[in-house]
Amino acid sequence: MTMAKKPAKKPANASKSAAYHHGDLKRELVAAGRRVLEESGVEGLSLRGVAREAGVSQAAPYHHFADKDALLAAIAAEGFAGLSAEMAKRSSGAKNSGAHMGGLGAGYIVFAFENPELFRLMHGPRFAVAEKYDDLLVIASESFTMLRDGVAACLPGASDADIDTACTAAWSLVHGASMLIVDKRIEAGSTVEEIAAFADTLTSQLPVSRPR
Amino acid sequence: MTMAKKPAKKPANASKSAAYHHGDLKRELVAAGRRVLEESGVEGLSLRGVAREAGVSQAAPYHHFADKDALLAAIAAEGFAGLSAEMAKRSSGAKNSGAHMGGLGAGYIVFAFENPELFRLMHGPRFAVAEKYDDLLVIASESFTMLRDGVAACLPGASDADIDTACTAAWSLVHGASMLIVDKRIEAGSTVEEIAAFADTLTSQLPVSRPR
DNA sequence: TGTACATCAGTGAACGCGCGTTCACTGATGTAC
DNA sequence: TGTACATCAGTGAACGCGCGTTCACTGATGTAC
Repeated sequence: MTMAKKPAKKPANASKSAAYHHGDLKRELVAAGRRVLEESGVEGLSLRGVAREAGVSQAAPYHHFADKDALLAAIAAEGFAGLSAEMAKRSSGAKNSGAHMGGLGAGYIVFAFENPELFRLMHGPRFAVAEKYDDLLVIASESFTMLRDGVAACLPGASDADIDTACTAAWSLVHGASMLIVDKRIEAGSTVEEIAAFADTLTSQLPVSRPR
Repeated sequence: MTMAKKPAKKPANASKSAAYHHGDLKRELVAAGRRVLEESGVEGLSLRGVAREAGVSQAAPYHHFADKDALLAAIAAEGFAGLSAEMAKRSSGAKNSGAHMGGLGAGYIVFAFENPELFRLMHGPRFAVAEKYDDLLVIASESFTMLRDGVAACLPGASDADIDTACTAAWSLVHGASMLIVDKRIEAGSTVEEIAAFADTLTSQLPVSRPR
């Protein structure tokens, strides 16, 4: 009967070396932080609240994060990774197609729809001048790179300036729609499928995706 | 020598009946709030800080605003009015022209560029479900109406659905560019003129403004 | 014009609160011999 | 295999802080007679 209480010396779920003392608290804090974030927004997120959500003392997070901002940066980083993943998942093979571009845009918008407060955190003022978190900038630029590659493939032979313009327009369109959905200024649907369909008709308005 | 200290019974600047006891504190609190906002962001804005900035005691604002949110709503309302004004200023006569649409978009983006934290407040989570501040929603919809009218004028004979699509696309494009500029994710220029020129090339990517 | 009174925009002190962060500690784990 | 020790992820109490808001008050203004 003591079996359940006695921790195994090498617990089965210790897939990463980070599994330590009381389990993988660092990862759990990020997960708890995301939960609190979506529940209460950035303004309602406190380090103490996250610790509470994770079931540890308020001082425990300081063994894994230098301060509150470091936790938020880790949450944002996970967000950017998720954004890139969603975009990759929804964009199909051939890069020089409107469908590919549409998939990237749909991934972007769907991610925002499903993680509104996280999306807001990622683009909030906190990391705008993120010298301290330059690894965050690196991972954040990943989704932009995917977009730029897609645009470039759709405009063979175009000048860099033209690609820049088209890319900025595509990004702005998709980012703006995401923001307006997150802010509940437009009603684009209530399910992921509806949002994805909305994204498709939206991106088809762009010059890049017209030769579909 | 006492002249300067003795307030006139009907002070010359009492253009509004709101000019009262110690002057027009309500208006001054909104102005001070905007200053603090642009200086410190929404997260750094406290009611006490605004009172300090306005040079009054911390309790004074409660004679003019029910609570902190009411002050923020008043600031946001002034923001939406300013946004509409900037859009109106930059859009020229004939509504069914690409130039008109371009002017509206440029006004939108320039306003965001010049009032980044105010723009963020206006579109933040605080008033997303603004039942309490429905007059705020009314004034906020003004700029959207201008946009929709412009789009409709550019697409004579189009169905409501087509107008909706074009309108959402235009709004998303312009809003996204504004947000990316505010968040320093794109560098569109350092002066108002540069920003306006950027906005023009951006909006020219849209179907609505192609028959320029 | 002068006096009495109601109104109301200010003041300063105080309330309770949750926060970020630090501290000395405890107790489990990993390692050297 | 057993013991001694270093490491380090946890704990709970405490710090100082600024905040939103309330309260009893003060003093200037406007109004009735």
